Amino acid sequence: MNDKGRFYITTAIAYASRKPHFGNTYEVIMTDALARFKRQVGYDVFFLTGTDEHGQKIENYAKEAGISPQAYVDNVSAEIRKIWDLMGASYDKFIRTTDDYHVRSVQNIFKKLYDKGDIYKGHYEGWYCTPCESFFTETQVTDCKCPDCGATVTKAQEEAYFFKMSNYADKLIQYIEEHPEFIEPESRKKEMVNNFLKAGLQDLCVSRSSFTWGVPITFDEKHVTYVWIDALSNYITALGYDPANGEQPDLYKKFWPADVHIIGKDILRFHTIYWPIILMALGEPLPKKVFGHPWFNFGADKMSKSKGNVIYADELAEIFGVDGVRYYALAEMPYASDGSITYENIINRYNTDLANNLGNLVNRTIAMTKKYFDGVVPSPADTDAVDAELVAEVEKAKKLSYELMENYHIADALDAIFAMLRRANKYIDETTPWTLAKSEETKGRLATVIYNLLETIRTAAVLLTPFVPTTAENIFNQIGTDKRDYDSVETFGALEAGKNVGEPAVLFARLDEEKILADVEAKRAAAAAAEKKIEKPEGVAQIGIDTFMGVELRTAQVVACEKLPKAKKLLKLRLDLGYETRQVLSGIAKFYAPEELVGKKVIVVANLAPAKLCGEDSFGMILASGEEEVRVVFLDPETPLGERVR
RNA sequence: CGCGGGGUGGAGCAGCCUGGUAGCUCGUCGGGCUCAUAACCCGAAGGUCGUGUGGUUCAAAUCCCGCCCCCGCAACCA
Repeated sequence: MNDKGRFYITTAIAYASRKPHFGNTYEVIMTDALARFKRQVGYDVFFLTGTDEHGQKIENYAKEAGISPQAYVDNVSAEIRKIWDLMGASYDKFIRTTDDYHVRSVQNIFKKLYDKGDIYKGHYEGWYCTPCESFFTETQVTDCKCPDCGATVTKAQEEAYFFKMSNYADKLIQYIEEHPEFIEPESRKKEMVNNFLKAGLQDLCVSRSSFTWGVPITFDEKHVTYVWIDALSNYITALGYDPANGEQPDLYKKFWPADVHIIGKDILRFHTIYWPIILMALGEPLPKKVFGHPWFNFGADKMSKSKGNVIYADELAEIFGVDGVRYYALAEMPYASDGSITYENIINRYNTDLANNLGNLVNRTIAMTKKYFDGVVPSPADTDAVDAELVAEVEKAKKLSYELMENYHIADALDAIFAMLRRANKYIDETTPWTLAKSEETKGRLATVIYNLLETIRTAAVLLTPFVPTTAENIFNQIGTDKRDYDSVETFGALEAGKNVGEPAVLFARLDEEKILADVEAKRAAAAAAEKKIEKPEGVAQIGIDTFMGVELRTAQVVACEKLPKAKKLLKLRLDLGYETRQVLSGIAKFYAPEELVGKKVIVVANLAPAKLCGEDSFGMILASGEEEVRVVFLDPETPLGERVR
């Protein structure tokens, strides 16, 4: 295959806090399919993946587990890598952000940006949780509660380093406008430009002193690098980049800039804004493309542990096999909108596409070769008009799948290949080989038909190699051919006649839908029951009565209530405290209709500092419990108003 | 009026840019075939293409306008 040049492709590095669910694994499967495709058609590919191993959360999990953070991430990273390997990810390098060369380089990058004046020292303000010794952002904090331990958080400041994003905003906007292919899909690009770039960039906090599990800043030891400079830099440190190098290594010179970063849509902002700006500041070229893939939902719901609907790739692989899972993920995920997983759907696709269309076609073709030609690939002889139709379909599949893969339309590329397989099944019906086999006169015709079928299947196996490599290999073995590379399908007819085919074996056994659904349901119920158990809270510090009495809780009655039109989650409540009425906003619009709250008596935190939410003032907070299902604490209707709650 | 995407037979999608027979996969019903994994092939039913019976046009799913609904991003759960 002619050399098409180099191609550098990456996944986002997976956060090594917990076992990754299927959504994370999808990204690796998708990237792997692209990497394999590019290699197959003649690119010199470098495929990078790995794990992101620093941060508060991991430090906490390690503490809970009673082991060092390093030991903790060693375990999780290994587990992640095991799943990637299981799924057949053909990465060229697996980077860990705890790797020494990465740590060193990140330190030097930080220093360089500081020396240049792009990073400055300032103050970080946020919500501080004393037991966790950590800061949280506005969005993480609910009802002044720490998202990790549930303790009350307070506003606090700490010294921190900031990256001056605004220095580069104009340059970045210009770059994005001049490179329309930089952010894909298109709709994502508009989100980024309109929501962030045009609105003006906030300086990014790039250090923390509230935890220690991170890359230490060399010139200020109280601080560690906060996630983005650490994590994003992996794309260049993996190639050996280090600002301290006199000259960057060959690997870096060869592969940077990346051709594409494949990432989840949730971190698009960091890859299309912060990462390019970091690179600009370093004076390095920007990646050519950032592709934000959509997410898989389970049915209509987001995957979440509390719903007991988290799906893991290795569990799916037990039922459907690795290639079954790969095929499903690649075929089912739409280009831009979120995909949806249901077991019914997986089973259905598995049976119709893999077992019936592909598997059965291979099986019947090999069986006929055995039966009619003693297992020897026949030389084509007598032709007919239908042959040309089949060959045309094969040519179309080759061309289409190639173009679609070049444009990252993976599901459509697979569909083009399967259209060819459907045509081949039809070809069998049109030519009726079993009839041709009955007479010596039609033996020549039969030879052509069988040859064409074998060659079509071989082509399919070549084209399917990036998607389902093991299955492709299986098919090659059954045909008994070693013509397996992309060049060999250049023209129809490269399959050598006279060779023996292998034994026909079922590629994908049909699955019993009812049985599998029942098994899965039982498993899911058990898992959900286990998750329901309320864990005993750990590590919550005791407080004195004085601290508690510092919170002024009062009884109050809702006298009016309406939805805040600008906000999705907020209700605007008018509360009567007996001695005064006041306005309070509460994020419970999803759980209560405004009219059902009017007249109800509630507890209000009366001395909470006022805040502005969506442009409306809120003076206090009403008490409620629950995370995903929020329930307001209602009082006995007889309770007098304005009483202190103790 | 924050920004963007979308509403097409039971399900999931294509078609829309570059107006002119509404297509694909699954499902349903009927038929055919027997090489094969109850598979494969053929046919049928089923859509006024969200809505205004809006505008442009000889002609609109396709272009323009209003409205309704859904989704993503942002904002946001005091």
